[in-house]
Amino acid sequence: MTTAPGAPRRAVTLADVARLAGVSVATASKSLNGRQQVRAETRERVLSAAEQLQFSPNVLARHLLSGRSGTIGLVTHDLEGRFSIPTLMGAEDAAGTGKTSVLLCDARGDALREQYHVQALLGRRVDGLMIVGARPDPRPSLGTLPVPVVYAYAPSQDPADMSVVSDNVLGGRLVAEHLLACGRRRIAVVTGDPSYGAAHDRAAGVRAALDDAGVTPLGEDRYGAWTEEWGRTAAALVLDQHPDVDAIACGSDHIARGVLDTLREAGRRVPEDVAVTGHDNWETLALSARPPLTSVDMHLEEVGRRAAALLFDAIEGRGRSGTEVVPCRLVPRGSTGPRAT
Amino acid sequence: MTTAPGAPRRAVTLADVARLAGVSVATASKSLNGRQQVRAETRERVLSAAEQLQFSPNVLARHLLSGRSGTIGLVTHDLEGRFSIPTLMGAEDAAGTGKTSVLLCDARGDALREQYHVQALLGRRVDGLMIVGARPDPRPSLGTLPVPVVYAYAPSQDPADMSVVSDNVLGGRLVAEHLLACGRRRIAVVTGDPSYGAAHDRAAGVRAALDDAGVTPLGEDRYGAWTEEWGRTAAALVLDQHPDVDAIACGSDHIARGVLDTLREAGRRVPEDVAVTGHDNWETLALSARPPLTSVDMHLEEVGRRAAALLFDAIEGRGRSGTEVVPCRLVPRGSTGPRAT
DNA sequence: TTGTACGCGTTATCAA
DNA sequence: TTGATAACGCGTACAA
Repeated sequence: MTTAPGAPRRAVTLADVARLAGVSVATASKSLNGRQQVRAETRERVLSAAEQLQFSPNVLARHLLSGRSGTIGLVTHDLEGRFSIPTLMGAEDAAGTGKTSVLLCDARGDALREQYHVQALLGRRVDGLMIVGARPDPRPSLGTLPVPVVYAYAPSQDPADMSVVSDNVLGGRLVAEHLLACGRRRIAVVTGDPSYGAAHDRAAGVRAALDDAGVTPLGEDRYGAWTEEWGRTAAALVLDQHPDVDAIACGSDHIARGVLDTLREAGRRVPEDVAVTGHDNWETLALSARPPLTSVDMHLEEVGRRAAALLFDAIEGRGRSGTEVVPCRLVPRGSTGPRAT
Repeated sequence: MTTAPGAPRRAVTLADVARLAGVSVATASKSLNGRQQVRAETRERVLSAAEQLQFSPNVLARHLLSGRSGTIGLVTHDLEGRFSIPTLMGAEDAAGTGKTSVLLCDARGDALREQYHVQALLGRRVDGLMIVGARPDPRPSLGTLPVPVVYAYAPSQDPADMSVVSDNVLGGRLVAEHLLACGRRRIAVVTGDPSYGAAHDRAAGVRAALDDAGVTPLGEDRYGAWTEEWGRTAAALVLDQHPDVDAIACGSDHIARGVLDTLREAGRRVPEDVAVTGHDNWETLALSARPPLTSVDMHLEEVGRRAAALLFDAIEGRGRSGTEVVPCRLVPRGSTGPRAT
């Protein structure tokens, strides 16, 4: 049964409880809220009445007084996507532990739809807004709004806004340092769609760390797409131009999967001959790879949690500005390790 | 800037608008709501005052009157997962087009957390609840609640509840009929984790359709896990026991990816020698496969949309009972096609 | 055509 | 210790 058989059309109110307990609404309210100005026996009566009626206080009415709704609005642009979801999880996590609830809207990359949802959320008197992008590149600011706004995953172009992002350059550095530690020196870089800042950042991180170690990567960074197909193609190119390659740093797990396939079919052993790394730590791809893929975990849940924490701070009046960068970490698996000659 | 520089602590109210326009709140209300009992010139003044103050009506206060909150609660058990997300999208889609908003909670498969969230949502006076499961098997009912409840993806065990699920048996049938139409007769079934009803349903659908055509599948249904690893193992078994196999129907795209890898490495051509099908139509896996994978699309967005539609109906008083089954469809790609001898 | 007054469910203040 | 009353922001009968 989804609804009570003789369910009253109206929900149980504090007045109902008070009536049953034979007290005023004021006394009932105090009893339920643990105020000290009420006799123990009276409180008992009220509590049991509330229990009996399955009373649950109307949070909306309560917030009408306080001026705060206890909700935040979460506008995502990529409900289907792999990256906004963990961010959303982290935010829901941070909110769910407290008394705030999350109103979810999907804007699907459409600025108009976003604007519509923001207005609707403001009408619901959300205490703050969190905007989760579909891709990590900076996006236009929403401008001035009556409540605090935090941008997660995709930062705002306006440095006066609050943003939380993952550290793509660090991811590249971690990969390069790990490969160097594995004794690799002939390292090729295959990254993704050049229209993504993340593709450049990750490649730049690799280069920077190699540079620090005095190692020159094999050829230019190879830009393409975030696909297995591109990984297969790029790996064939690398093998052709640099047959003595001993490591390929990939800009995503998808790409790395394609690279692994081409290497295997070319008879190269991984990791004995060539080490391979991915980025994203998308377990569904990384764990099923042969061998399991060493990858960079962006800590997207943490991005969401931090964004929510910043938002709550701002709601409390302790707002900040600027972009906060969440560090990532390397997850070593079977696709990297010492060389074997 | 995330907040207006001199932003008032309090949001703009109808009283503010009325004051600026030099009318009463009642007149302001009527003007803004398009009531006819107001002079055109007065309405103009009110509208421009509202515009000037960027007034946005407090929906919570409005709903305090009407008794409905204009929100539904969405409790998901698998925010990370692949299957609940499209369902959630469909629900958000159906709600977003109207005036209802979605309060999202993640219960992570924990019944206690679910109970907690349900209570919190009831306190927010949601007009209805939607429960999205993590796996398609029937789950315990929440029992009697003061608002309608719809279970999506994972149905309720109580037939008196409203549930919406995908048709796994049909998926199996579609696969078998397609393989038969491609001229395949020596068909093996590899499905997933036997603790999932879906694993049995999909296999049963294949068997039923083959049976209708008088074709006997190769050996028993092979249960294992929803992984590429199992797909690779199972394919090796099939090749060993039935070297003349000409089609393998897989219970998921993950499994099919593993099957494809083993076939390729065994020198079997797909689809010329062996046709392969998946289930889920997870594009990130299906499109990158070599060749691209024929798969069953469960229409999960439609599951979510239907669930939301049923919920809205129930909120309007037109509630139903029972489980609604959303049909799936086959998406033919390169991994199936006519045989070549 | 406009304004006054009440109610929605709750909390807080103040008087009893 | 308890209760009456005034908010909160809005819509709507009803009175002016």
